[in-house]
Amino acid sequence: MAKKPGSREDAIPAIAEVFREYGYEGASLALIGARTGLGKGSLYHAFPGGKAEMAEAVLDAIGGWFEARIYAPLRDDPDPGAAIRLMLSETDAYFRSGRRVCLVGAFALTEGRDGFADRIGGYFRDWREALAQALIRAGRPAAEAESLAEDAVLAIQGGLVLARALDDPALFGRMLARLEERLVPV
Amino acid sequence: MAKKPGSREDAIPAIAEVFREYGYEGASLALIGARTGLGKGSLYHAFPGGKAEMAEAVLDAIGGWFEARIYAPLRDDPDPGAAIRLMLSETDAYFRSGRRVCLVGAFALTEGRDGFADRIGGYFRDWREALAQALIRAGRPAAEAESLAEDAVLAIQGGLVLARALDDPALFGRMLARLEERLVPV
DNA sequence: TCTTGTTTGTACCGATCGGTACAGAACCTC
DNA sequence: GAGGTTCTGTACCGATCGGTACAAACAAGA
Repeated sequence: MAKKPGSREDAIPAIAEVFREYGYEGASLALIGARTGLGKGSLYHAFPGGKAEMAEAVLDAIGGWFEARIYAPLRDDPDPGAAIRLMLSETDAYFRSGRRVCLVGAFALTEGRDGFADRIGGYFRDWREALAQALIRAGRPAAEAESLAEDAVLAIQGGLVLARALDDPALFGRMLARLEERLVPV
Repeated sequence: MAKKPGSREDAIPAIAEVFREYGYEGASLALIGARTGLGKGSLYHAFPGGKAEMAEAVLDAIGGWFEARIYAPLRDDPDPGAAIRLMLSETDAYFRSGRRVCLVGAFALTEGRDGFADRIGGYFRDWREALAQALIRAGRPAAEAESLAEDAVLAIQGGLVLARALDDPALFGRMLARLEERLVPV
């Protein structure tokens, strides 16, 4: 029989970081190999589809993380206000207070309509819809909730762009604070 | 003496479009040559610094366009409300109602701290400051104007990310409409 | 027309790209 | 141990990368 060391699962976060820093094109197999400590043999054994499969695995892992930690509470938490505040703090933590870039957003901007489009679209669609649902449960009219949810998701992405462009991570925290005022007014 | 055909200036918009579509890494000289109709000889004659100089020229051209069409009116127009509305309509036109991506934002996300960082930072800094100034001239308290300006610039970037990710250009128009309500309330 | 400088296409460079082939190491089950 | 499977390091592949060299084509002034 076989041995199943988690080499694939272990490698994914490291690969994600390489994609985050260099983009899809810029992330060479040499770089990925160095960062994961895996040779080409191992890499292609774990990801037979090569670089594209690595990117898919990374996107899936990110989607899973957000689903479990952010979207599910937004949909299910009996206290929608608490779920929204949790979203804001988890978002702050995930993006290292603006010091980390959103790989999904970066892929959205630079990658052509490869096989990634559905995963990229799903990530943002799920986020927007889960947040809108929480806002509705918090008593907002549906139309307002949907606008607000769209504004929030978009602001987070824009905040990451600006924080990086201006080399000013604190900008991200300022943006989250203003977002909290709009989403869960006291 | 020499002949000075505008081959450099003529090429810049085409090069910009290639960078926009493929990113810096993805934009190969072969692609740029095909799109501009220029051979390597002409390309390297016009841009002795190669790809990096092309990117700098493109960023400078974009910066110049925004300065002339958007930032200057925000600073100088005697009617700040009109300047802000002009900013929104020019922005909508420039980004083709969400169908075009912001090259500066894309570079900010993917490019390491190359020689582009100052141009990228300057683009967003100038925008934020010019808009804040217009808001102050429109009667807003300074602190509120600065927050609002930051939110606006960031929302535009986020709107472009989301419009592209969801393949929904109309999202960009919705975002601009909401932005107008916040920036120039009736 | 001759001269002088600029603008181009083409061929070429070494490096690196993503990906494949494959033999041997490591491992698990009898 | 033996046998079978999974891993992994290394060598290699053709293609393409950004960039250079250079000579023919061109334009402009004399």
